[in-house]
Amino acid sequence: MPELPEVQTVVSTLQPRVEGKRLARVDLKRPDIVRPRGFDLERALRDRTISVIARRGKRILFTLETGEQWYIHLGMTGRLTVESPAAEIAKHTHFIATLAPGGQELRFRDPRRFGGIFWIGTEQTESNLGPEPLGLRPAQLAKRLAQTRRAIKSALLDQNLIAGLGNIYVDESLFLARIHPLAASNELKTEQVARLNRAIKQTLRRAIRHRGSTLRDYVDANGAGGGFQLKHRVYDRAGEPCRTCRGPIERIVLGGRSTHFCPRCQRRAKR
DNA sequence: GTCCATGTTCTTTA
DNA sequence: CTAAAGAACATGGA
Repeated sequence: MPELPEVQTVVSTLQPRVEGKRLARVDLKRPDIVRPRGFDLERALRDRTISVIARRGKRILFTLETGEQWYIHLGMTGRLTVESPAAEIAKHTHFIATLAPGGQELRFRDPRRFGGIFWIGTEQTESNLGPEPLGLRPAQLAKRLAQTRRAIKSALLDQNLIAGLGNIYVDESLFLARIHPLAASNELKTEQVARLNRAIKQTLRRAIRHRGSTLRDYVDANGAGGGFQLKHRVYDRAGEPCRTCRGPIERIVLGGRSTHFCPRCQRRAKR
């Protein structure tokens, strides 16, 4: 569910309700979602105050008043919401923190458990996470894409190459840039990379404006779904007419992921 | 029962 | 050796 626009929306809706609040009670129902394994998260968070919530790639990064940091990754089905303590506790809720003042609860739910809670602490450990796509310059993107011969689709899914894109927004960005998903990353022309860089930013900005895409699980911190799924040009539209040329959208499997594109609008470079 | 799913990481293959 | 492809993880919905 969560790519950059969804994670950004969660962060934006979380900020006014959680920043400055103290974690008065912390109830970790599934210790195995915490990394490193065996880390005593309840003890580390109890009575701490959250000063800042931010997004880095698909991570929701929390900074405590102590300067210590930790983050939540939503995986595929994760939800991070602020709810009334009276609200029913949904199945697969793994973490509940009571916020003070106010008594509202910060809850993390993740049926598939591909997500998790990651303690960083205060160490300045190097992260391999790639640069943020918004604010990325074309020359920087070109340099990174030149380092691999993989299909551009696979390259853009690599969080170490560029952080925050997932299956939906890679397909949408490639369509907007009119680049075939199987095109070799290192063979893209300068002009194509420039177009791709613009397409990624435009796609992400539009998606954020529409509060993300809700296909199944995704909701923001207030429990509200997004609306960008209605604007998808190719994702999950196999067989439907291209919004540009009316030809049918094609679906292929690439790197184990379903990939959607318009074979007419996204021609492969002749070689 | 089958297939598929917004993600990441470990293993296998080339 | 490295890069890339494939499998695995866990649950639920169509």
